[in-house]
Amino acid sequence: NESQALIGDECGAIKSNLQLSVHTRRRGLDLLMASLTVSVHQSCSMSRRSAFTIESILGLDRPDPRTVLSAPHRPWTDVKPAGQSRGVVADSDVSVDEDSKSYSKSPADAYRRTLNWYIGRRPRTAFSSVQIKILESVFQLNSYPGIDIREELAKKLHLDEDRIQIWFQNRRAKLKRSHRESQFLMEKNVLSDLQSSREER
Amino acid sequence: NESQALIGDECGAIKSNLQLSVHTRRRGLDLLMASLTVSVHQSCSMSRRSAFTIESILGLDRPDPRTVLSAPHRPWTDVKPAGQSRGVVADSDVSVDEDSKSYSKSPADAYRRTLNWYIGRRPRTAFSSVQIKILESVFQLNSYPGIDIREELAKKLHLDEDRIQIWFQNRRAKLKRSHRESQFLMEKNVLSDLQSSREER
DNA sequence: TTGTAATTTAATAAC
DNA sequence: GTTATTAAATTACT
Repeated sequence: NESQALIGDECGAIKSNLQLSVHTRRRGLDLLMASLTVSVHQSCSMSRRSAFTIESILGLDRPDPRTVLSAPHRPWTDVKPAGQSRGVVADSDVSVDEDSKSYSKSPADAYRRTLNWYIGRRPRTAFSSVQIKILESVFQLNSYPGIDIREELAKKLHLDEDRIQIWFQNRRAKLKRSHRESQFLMEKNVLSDLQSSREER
Repeated sequence: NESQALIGDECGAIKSNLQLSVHTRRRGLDLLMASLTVSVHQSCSMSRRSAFTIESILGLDRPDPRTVLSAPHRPWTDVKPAGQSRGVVADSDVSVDEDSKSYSKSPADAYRRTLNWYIGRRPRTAFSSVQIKILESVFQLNSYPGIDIREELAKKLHLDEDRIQIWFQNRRAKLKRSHRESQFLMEKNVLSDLQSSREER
């Protein structure tokens, strides 16, 4: 039941992400993203005294590649014991705006989807090697098994027919993906071949 | 229109599955499916020397649940240096002990690159502190950035959009992990409190 | 050694 | 049905 599900482990994680209203979250994000570009006209000579203040982030326009790319992040080498990255709230500056209408997608959808990702999700099924082996064998012969075959497999493998169907869907997607990948590599090879043959001239 | 659709990217992938005629496919499938049941009368004492041979599949009658359900599938745990996962060739043993230890700088890189290519794993991306800082800021506002925001971030931070997405996935996993941990600690405290209060009586 | 980037895949939602 | 994306589990690198 529903209240049961809300008690779950991940409830806190959800709430911490949903404390701001969708409006506010989207608005704040817009502001942040915008701040990464709008300040092109600002002077770049502002003193950069304290790294990693809010200002240093929000004041950042198209970041200097040398700044962005340098100094790999090594948090565990820091002397700092203070782990501030924990159950973060970010509750401040909710007063940015009340009813901004500039967000593109439907925020309610995003909200509901976020919630649904956590609650009422089927636990991940772990297929055994034998099950996989048989499923793969069947897949090689027929990647679109009908309901009868799926039911048969389900009975044989002690799985729900639903799991079988999902497995075949994901398997087809995987095959398609790999095909796309190899085609991409082939095209890349063709390009490099073209280039090398041109260099030979 | 229809012929248009057939020209698409995935055409090859589909065709590779349709190389057998429908008759043949259905026939082979029938044989396979039947093989999962008909051999009830066969002796079960046949030597099961090599797991996952064709025989071990086809010889499987109503599979022993303990066999079918055990041993979760972990393909990448296998002998592994054989990088069969990617589109890579895995041409031969790289002979790890060739110059195994004490490669300090540039040979190490070459070796690692070879190995990476060989295993088919993307070289680990090292984010800069500034990149991390910005990613964290965005994460606090929205831990599920859509494609538009990811692309925007990618452009700003000079990263691939893919890296951004992976970063957010791992970041969410981290948050969840930390929540689980703290909840575990809380429960432990409750238990010890219970115990101490009982001892007081 | 730890933290985390990368990978794989079952589950889900949108279309 | 496909597609994109997620969580989960795990590997491997720094």
